[in-house]
Amino acid sequence: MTPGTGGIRRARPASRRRLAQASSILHREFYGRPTLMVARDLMGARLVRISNGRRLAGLITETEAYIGENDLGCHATAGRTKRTEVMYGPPGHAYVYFTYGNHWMLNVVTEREDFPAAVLIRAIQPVDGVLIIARRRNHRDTHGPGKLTQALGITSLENGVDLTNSKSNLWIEFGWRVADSAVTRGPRVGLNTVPEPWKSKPWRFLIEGWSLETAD
DNA sequence: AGCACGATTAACT
DNA sequence: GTTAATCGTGCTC
Repeated sequence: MTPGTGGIRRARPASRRRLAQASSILHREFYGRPTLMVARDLMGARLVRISNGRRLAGLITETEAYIGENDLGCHATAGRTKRTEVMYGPPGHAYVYFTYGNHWMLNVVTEREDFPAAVLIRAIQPVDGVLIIARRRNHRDTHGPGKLTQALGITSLENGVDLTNSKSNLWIEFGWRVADSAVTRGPRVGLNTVPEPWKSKPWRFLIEGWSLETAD
């Protein structure tokens, strides 16, 4: 902006520090635990995305656990491939994959290195940048794994990024503590051709009162 | 090199 | 309730 033009002053980009409440970013130790525990504890956590210098965030309201090569619903049942490689890496990284020819899915890698497991983030409730999110979603909701990635602008570019610091423009912070009485469990969604017992494992978690339109 | 399918969504009837 | 959209991945040939 040249002086004296009387133009509109563009807001100074917010500092990284302001965008990230640094102390509240979930550490690698949070992710390096049993996957079901991580999936449960992500209820109410804040998923944060920096997009064009703007902070977008939503409270996580629904997750699913995918645990190891023996879990026939988990991509890692195919073994260590180019696609599943991230799941074999250290916890706290993003595993992003594409499905149905249209949609990106965001997972967080859990457990110890070399044990392939992850938690699929299935729904968020927007809390920061809600106008931007609403516009990206054409004013439709963000309850659905493909919907929230669209809302936050998450694609294969985010596959493998470290979620435990603010450098990647994608991370998760402590959010609301959700009581056990408010957490519902059920079978995972969309595993139509997956055999039992994996198909019916109650490894889906959701906050009661949210995402109910997709509850079983 | 070709093929079947999918951790889904939106727009239909 | 039904279905098209749309393409990366892993498997088969």
